[in-house]
Amino acid sequence: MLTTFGEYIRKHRAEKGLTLTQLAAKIGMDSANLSKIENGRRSFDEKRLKSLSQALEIDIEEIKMEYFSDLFAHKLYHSNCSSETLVLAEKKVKYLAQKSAKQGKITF
Amino acid sequence: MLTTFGEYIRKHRAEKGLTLTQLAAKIGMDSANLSKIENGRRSFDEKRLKSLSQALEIDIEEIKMEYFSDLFAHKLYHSNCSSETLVLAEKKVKYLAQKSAKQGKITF
DNA sequence: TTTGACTTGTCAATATTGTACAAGTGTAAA
DNA sequence: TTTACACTTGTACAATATTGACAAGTCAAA
Repeated sequence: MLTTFGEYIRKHRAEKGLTLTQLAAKIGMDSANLSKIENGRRSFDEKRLKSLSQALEIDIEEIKMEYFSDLFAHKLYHSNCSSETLVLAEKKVKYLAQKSAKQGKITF
Repeated sequence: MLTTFGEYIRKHRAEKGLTLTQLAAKIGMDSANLSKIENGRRSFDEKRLKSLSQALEIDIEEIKMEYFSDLFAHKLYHSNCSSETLVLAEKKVKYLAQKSAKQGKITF
């Protein structure tokens, strides 16, 4: 199912039968702010991804994927960039990996 | 050619035969900071993309693509996310577009 | 009409980022 | 040499953005 990150949290919170206050407490934040996050009025702090994955018992890799794809999608959407940008991004990830591998060799 | 955004600026600056100081002046910034940007020690401020595109006489769409793909690539690389994330991101862009189209209808 | 879940606005505190400037390296021409 | 120029790097300070906290609200069910 396709959702924004806020919708994703809300869906999983509902599945666990947690209130905003309960989930907020589990991840150490104010329930009013969590409400804003679920409604897309505020962004979720990357540092709390791990604790969110534990509170909702979701695989951290899945949560990260939801989180970052949401981030990228919003940036793309608001900057009116072609989605070709994502293709380029994938190539650049490989370029970065290769580059740091080379640098690794040099230091030895 | 595949490059980081810093390398991309440097390449085009060289093609135009501009010094750091000259290009920095054109886009209203300190040459020391531009040097850091070209060397990947600092990020380029999105607000200056337009003026950069004018200074280097490059299509703004191309520059935006280079800029955002670089941003995404670094995030992905440092967060160790699967590149599937980018596929999801593309779907989410469409989801956002569709969502705002619906909201648009409602307001009328 | 009370309670609990949620939403929204505001603002100080905090964190992040940008800017400017000083002081450096390296190189090449005078 | 030494002067000049392109570039790099470190580090404060300023400007911005994000976060946390709380008050005050809506709404629905009991």
